[in-house]
Amino acid sequence: MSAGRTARDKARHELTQEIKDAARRELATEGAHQLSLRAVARALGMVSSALYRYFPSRDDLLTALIIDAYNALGEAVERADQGATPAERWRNACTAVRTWALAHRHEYALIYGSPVPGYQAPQTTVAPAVRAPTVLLGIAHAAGAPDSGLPENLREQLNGVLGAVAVELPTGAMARVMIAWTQLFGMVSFELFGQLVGSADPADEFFGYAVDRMAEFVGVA
Amino acid sequence: MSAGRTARDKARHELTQEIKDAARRELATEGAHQLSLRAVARALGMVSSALYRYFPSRDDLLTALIIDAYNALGEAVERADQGATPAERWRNACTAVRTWALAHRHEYALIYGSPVPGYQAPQTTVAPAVRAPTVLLGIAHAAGAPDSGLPENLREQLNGVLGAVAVELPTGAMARVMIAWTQLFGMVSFELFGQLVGSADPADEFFGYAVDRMAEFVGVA
DNA sequence: TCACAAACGAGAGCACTGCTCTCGCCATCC
DNA sequence: GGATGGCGAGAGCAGTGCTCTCGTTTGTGA
Repeated sequence: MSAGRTARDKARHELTQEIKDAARRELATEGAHQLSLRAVARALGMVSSALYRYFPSRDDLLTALIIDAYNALGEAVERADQGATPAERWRNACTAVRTWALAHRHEYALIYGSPVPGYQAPQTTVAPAVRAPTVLLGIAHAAGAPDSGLPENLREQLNGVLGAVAVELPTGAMARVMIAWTQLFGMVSFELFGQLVGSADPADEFFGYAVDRMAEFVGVA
Repeated sequence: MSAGRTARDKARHELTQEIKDAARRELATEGAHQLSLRAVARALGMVSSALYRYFPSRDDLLTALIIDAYNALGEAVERADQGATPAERWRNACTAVRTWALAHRHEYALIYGSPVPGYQAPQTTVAPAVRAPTVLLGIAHAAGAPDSGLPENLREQLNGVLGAVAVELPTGAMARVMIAWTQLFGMVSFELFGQLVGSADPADEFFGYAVDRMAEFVGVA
């Protein structure tokens, strides 16, 4: 985390960033699964083996990109969380998810698409991953989203989660936010991955409609 | 489509199936993106170049697997569409999606995960792809799911789709089924792709709860 | 019946991949 | 002012998708 003081540390840190940037650029044109270490190295005018001084494997580079992507999305949603009413905030936050996803489709696919096989997301990814949905939980809390009936097992299970993210919210409301979050994710993924082609594509109208319905469903309206 | 009459045609057809089966087996252990033509060939005791007599490229083999997967899922859902009440049918159909996905996670990832880069789903995939959601539309129709307010643009857009799938359903009900469908897909994907780890995982309880809520939302309850 | 054409499997080969290892070079720290 | 360790370059390994060529097998039309 520390910037490092010696010239070597500084250079190392900068080059690490440059590698990630180049990889992101590569990602944008090629897609996740053909992200080639050698191509990234080539773009930077270095030889592929040199990259291994910075990332021990391709998967580690991917992990770094995944964390950055989670944070970028989380930050975008947090920044968009504004508005006079909870309903407005909800709509803005949800729209931010879609906007970011459309602008960074390959990075979105990286984090929310099929996981790279054999690749196990390390624990370091979960904190960044949770930023975006946490915003929705916060809005629901601000709106005073009500509790609702829940099977006892589910209530206990979700209570544990609520404690972990430190949001005070009726468990029933949280369950509904999770439903809304999965809906949002499913809808954006469908749009991005072309499952909507031939039905609700372009999806602007459908997206707005769905977001408002889910706001009602959660009790943010 | 025809079985073919000559011995050669028959052999070709059988070998095509064997290749797909071997590929599916490979898929189950390795995942989509490292499905290796050479490994498939090796498993069949043939040489990689011989495979190109049956599938012009790796992507074409993938396309064949995708179509099969869509059909398998669609068939599973159609078969599960039973029950005394629409609510029961809804729950059974949705559960079938999850069950199939859990039992064939790599095939599920193939069709609903991030698309293989550079790969454009040919038009041949859309008919099989539409089987599963069509079941839900049918249940909503049988339940007499009501219409609801819809922005005019969205109504027009969805009317076109309704005509294409030949289901008589109020447009507003269809919009809600689409929301439910994206929710279902998002939830299953989250579970499969490990996004639920640490929250609602295992997801059985949450799944059942969500399915029932969406049934209410659509008006199948 | 028999020749011709099409389909077939094997093999070599091309350009590419992730990754490892070894080599000199040079900044850093004792 | 050395020893140490980080660094980039390069060669090399095993694997990939895909192409081309070659001899063989199979089906068909004359």
